[in-house]
Amino acid sequence: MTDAATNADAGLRTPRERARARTVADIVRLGREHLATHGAAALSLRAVARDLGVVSSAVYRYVASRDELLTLLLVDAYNDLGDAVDAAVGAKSEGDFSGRFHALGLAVREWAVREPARYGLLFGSPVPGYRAPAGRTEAPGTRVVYSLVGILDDAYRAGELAPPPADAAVVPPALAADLDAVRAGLGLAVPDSLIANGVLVWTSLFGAVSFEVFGQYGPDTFKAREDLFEHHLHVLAGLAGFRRG
Amino acid sequence: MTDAATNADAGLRTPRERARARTVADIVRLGREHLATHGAAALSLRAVARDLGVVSSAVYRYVASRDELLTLLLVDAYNDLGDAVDAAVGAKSEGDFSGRFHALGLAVREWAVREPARYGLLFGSPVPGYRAPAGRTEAPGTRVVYSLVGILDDAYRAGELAPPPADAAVVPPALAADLDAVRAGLGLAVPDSLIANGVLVWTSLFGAVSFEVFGQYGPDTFKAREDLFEHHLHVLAGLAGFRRG
DNA sequence: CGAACGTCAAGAGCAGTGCTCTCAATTGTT
DNA sequence: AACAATTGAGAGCACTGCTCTTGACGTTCG
Repeated sequence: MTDAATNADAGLRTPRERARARTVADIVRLGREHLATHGAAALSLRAVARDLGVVSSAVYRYVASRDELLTLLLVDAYNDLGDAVDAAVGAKSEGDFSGRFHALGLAVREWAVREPARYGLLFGSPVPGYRAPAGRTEAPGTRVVYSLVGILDDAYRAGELAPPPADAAVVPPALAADLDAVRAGLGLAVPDSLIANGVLVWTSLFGAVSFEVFGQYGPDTFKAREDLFEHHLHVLAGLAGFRRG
Repeated sequence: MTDAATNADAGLRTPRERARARTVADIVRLGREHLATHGAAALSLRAVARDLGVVSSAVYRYVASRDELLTLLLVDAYNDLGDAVDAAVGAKSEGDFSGRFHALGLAVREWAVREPARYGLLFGSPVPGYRAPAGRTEAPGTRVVYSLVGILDDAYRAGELAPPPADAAVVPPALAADLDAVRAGLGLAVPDSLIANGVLVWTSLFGAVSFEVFGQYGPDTFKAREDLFEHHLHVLAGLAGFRRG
């Protein structure tokens, strides 16, 4: 068979190819369940094989290795998160930049709380010995941050982001070069200091979510975690440049 | 844990007890090295036993289980980070609250960059199947945040924190109750909105560090990572209430 | 001084893991 | 129906955490 035919299952004509695709999908589904219940590092191909009702070696017909399955689950999770964020952002009207920003933040937190193990796979400590293949994970892995950047840039172009405060922290030259590269690469209009603040907003958003999901707050402190997160979101919105309102 | 082992060593009379304490310390040291090179989830008691020049079952004379060793390493890492932070903060004069805040942040980042695996153990995705015994990890695990809270509270009492802006985000009642409990529990003077902002500063600090250590920035974006982090620290200082300058 | 005791390392063994290999059976295609 | 591609089963290797038994050692006490 030609290599071209093996690509993104655009064909799927023969029953064999369809059965194969379904088996791979089953493996990913079972892997996702194991991931949710036992965590990434405890993901076991043998356990997946047992649940599939098949001997362990048979799984290797469909998935090259444990790392390969991890990559599939990584892409699967990134896309699931990206879909959730896109749906939440898309539910707000196009001009409601602040609403879109808040929707994005809340969607990330909700997905993370609902899927702690998968969130941990994406944003927790890297799995030892596993190196994600950039070519397959980069696109799905950047969906959320690109969405965030898009919202902020659109808001800036619409004049809804306050200009950077005059007493803002100075941006050193090396950092300015990095920020220029980002702006050029993404075709942004926002100035340096707002890009820098945007990066902080980005990392802070996931920092707040990670603390909650990874249990860094004690078990007792902060019962009103959603309120706390929404308060953080409001402050971060101000940091991103949104005017209070 | 090194200090504790040394202290225990000094307190123990019989040669047997001292040899035992030294062996436990050796196991922790080897475990720390394995942690640094292979990651937490790949920590193997058998590998530690090999490096110790001993058969695998022998280490169970000194460490009850893999989880027990994990706990020892957790406490060891928490204290190492706490020591680094205390040293950096203590190097600034007592009245230099802003300097102490920046020193804390830089110390956390430096330790994390130097010890990525141990940082991942403390602040990354939880090790599956392992539950840290709160009684043994709570005290060392709260050293950094208590140091941070102390700095901010001292600065507020000295009148060096700007009063919360009038247009700050509203604090809902349930969250206010949580914040009141925190203030009462720690004997703080700072008002609600500054505590809330302090929590955000806390999570954002570790969010920024985690993104860098866990490789969430791409391999190419941001070459001037120290500049980026210092910029973030400046912005976070403003968020905490420090006046610019 | 010798015996009892506490401690220790070693080894075998159980159940689990990732992964490779061979072999037979099934299946789709020709 | 015949052929070839594909698949599942099973054995096997090296590894893991952990338990149990055995034999050896050193200390301590009668």
